[in-house]
Amino acid sequence: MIRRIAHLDMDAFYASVELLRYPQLQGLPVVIGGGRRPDDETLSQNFEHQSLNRIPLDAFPRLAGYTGRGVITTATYAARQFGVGSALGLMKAAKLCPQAILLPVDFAEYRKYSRAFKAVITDIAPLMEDRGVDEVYIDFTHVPGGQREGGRVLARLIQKAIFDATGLTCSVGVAPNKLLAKMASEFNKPNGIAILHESEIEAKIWPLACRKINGIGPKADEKLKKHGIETIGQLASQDLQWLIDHFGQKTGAWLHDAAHGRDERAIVLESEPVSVSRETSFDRDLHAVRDKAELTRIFTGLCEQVAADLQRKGYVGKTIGIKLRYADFKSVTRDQTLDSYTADPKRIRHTAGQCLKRVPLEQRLRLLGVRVGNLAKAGNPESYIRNMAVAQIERARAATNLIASDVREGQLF
DNA sequence: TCTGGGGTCCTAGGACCC
DNA sequence: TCTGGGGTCCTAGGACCC
Repeated sequence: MIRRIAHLDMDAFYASVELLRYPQLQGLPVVIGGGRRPDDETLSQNFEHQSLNRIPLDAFPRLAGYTGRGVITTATYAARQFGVGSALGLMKAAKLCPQAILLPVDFAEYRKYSRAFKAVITDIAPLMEDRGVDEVYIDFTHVPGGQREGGRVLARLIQKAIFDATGLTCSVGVAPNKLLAKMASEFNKPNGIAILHESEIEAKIWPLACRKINGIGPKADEKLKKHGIETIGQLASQDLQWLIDHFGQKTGAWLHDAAHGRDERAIVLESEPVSVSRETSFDRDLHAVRDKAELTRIFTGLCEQVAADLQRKGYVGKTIGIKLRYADFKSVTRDQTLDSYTADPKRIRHTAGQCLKRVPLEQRLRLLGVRVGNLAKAGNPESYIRNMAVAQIERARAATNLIASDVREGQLF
């Protein structure tokens, strides 16, 4: 049986969810904007006394005159015509397309739809890997219909089931592995299906830019270009040893495999979080001394949020860290590992405060973040016992080392 | 008028142990 | 006294992804 892995990607997910709520915005340039807006209230709260689809167009806020640090999270196709898209600063976008409607990000709503479409998928094909709010991998191999027409029959079924349940469309790529499935899902956007067979790698993958490989970002792409390598085909023609010499053992071997479409990674059904963090960019750059009161308030707030996140999710952590971004956009991190687990806001605040003392604070700051890593499940007796056992062994080892060193130095007796 | 927020993984050096 | 090598943990930074 041929391994068939699907990558499913919701089409313009946030924007599509907003258009379900506000169908009157269909076809108009709409930008969904990050972060803080002057009022910080959601439209739906502003207009909760009305039926949402009857809110008149001129009641929606426009991009024109926007001030603030937000960026575009996503934009409708009508807005993209004006050259505005993901990650563009909203003030720049306001110049390019002042008439665009600006909606605040509503993660709670997107998560609702995210859960809904994933539930539809697992009902049909239970082996699903969560890749964020709008993306999943699915193992089609042993699912009824998963082998028919190379997976197209099952892909079509899932698309239809998602649309019936949510009104949203998605694009699906089916291939022998995750790497190729991810690339294939881009071939027929939106609302498309692409089947990619191993025999088609040369014809369909090699002409693509290296950047299309999931894992090659701007830096690696730049470095490849410096060596005259622009396409995946050119990358595939490089000698393995040459790639290892220039990119290191691990990355070099990975680049070689990826270019040849090789990827053995399994579908990951469940995973434990590694860290929990909160960070915020300020409306204006703040100075550690002059704006101390405000910074302190924000800092404590972040610690409390992280603690609340941990407690809500049922985790405790051992490594507390901070992140600072200076006015010049350079960032630094500091962290400290405790000798026991915690989710206590006061303990997190205290430790994060210690970290803050180890960082230069002359320059103004634009961002502050707090992170807790080294997580373990809270209140899970098994992990509790394991943690206690580890602590006991550590104490015993410390005592033994002490004794050993005393013996070495002849101080024990 | 630059450049969000929440993550994961990798690397590399140093400490410390065996 | 000098030398070595593997393993693990901690810390800082950075690339990358959604």
